[in-house]
Amino acid sequence: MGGHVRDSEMASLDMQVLEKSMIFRSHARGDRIFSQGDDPTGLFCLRSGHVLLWHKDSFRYKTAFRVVGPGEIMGHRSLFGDDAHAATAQALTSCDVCHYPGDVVLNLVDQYPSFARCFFRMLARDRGPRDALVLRGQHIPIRVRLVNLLLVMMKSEHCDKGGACILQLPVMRRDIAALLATRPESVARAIKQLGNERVAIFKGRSVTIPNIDVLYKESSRVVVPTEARSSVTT
Amino acid sequence: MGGHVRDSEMASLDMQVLEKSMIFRSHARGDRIFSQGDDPTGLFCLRSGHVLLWHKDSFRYKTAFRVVGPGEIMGHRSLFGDDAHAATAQALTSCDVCHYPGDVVLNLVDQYPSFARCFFRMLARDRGPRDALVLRGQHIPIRVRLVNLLLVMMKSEHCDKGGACILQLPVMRRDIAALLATRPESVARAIKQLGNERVAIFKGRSVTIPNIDVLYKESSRVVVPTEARSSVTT
DNA sequence: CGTACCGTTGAGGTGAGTCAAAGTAAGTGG
DNA sequence: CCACTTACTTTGACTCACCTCAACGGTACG
Repeated sequence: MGGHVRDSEMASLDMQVLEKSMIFRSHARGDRIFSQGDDPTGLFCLRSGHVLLWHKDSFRYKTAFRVVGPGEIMGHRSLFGDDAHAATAQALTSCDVCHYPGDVVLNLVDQYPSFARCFFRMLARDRGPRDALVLRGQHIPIRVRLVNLLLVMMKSEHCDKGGACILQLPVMRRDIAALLATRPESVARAIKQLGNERVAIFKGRSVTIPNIDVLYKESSRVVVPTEARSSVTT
Repeated sequence: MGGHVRDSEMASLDMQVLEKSMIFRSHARGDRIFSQGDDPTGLFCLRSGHVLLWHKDSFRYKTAFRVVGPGEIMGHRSLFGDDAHAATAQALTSCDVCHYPGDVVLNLVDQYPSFARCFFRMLARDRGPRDALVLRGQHIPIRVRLVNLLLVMMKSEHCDKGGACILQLPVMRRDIAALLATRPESVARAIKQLGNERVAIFKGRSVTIPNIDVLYKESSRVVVPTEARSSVTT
């Protein structure tokens, strides 16, 4: 703790400590990597597969707010906040996870400003359920929420710009519903509608999108008829 | 940047630098402390008055997600995330604000692990629009959302436990609506209902709550009839 | 005593939730 | 390879909370 070391030296010894302390673990579909209410034990890094993060509120209502893909990190929020996990991480597919013990990570963060900066950025940007504003706002029709979800999902995939593109969803309908804070039935209806209008054709978990621009247009379509709403002045 | 100093020394010289660089500013009701889309310039600390943080989505729909009270901080998210402000801060009352330049703050964060920890905690815990889950979930009836808002507001106030208590709201109906992601009309109706049932009596901006326990009971009332919903297994 | 907000009330329409049931895909075991 | 189970998905009918629109009552302030 006492003295601090130069950033540049980071890569060497301490990185080895971090790697040495890492625990590798494999999970089957449905397994929980951690559960809401658990105390944080460290940082989780997903190496392969997909994981869904969902929160169960006091109404016993489950709302998913993030799909974690390979290379992404989870559990940072409760680690740094020193709070119990606010969400449950559940494997959507079989997957491999690296676990870095909390104290080791926190130590490194204390010692290396550049390392710390990296997490600052992540924490500040990861608004937890941030996409919520787009995906879960109830003033937004489910159809539009679904389109937005598709666009979010497509960011991680590489897709032919301009032409048609096929997207493989890592989630089932039920989870889509949880992500959009709605019910599977409503999702099904929206999917059908999008299919009829040839905006996005769903077939099981693969989605064909004839024209991405149509999606974009749809995603920002102003549904609210009247002018912008309220607050303080204006 | 190079060498780092011991934590304990923090209080002395560098704190003075921080205080010296601080800019004090007064705002009138309706003024914007910063606006959505602005580049971050530093950290804002509210000394007196109240401020509302709201976000305008691509549908030009405004949703408030936080009421900032005296002593609280704002703007940290965009500062550390190095992102444009995702929200607008607007004075609900006349208020005094301290502004700490970003580079000075970031410098101190780099140098003092304990200082950094403090912000880590704040960032990790401040889920931005996280109360959203409770306050804006559309599966929750407006009446319950309103009760939750009252409870949130009461945390900052000191209130007689057990007995009746009077709460002074810093916001008008329109803002309450924005906080609950609904319309002023719906808020009015919910308020009337709560009044009729003597759960919370609104008179302008002051609210009388005969029995807090009733509020608590109401806030966690399970409205969803069927069992917990969805996701992966179970 | 208007003007201008803010807040309330009423009437009407609708998106989406609920319930129930049928259809489909995916494992499992013989 | 086919019955059989189980889980997931879709459909339809019904209901309701909330949004919208529109009008009216209050209060503050010039």
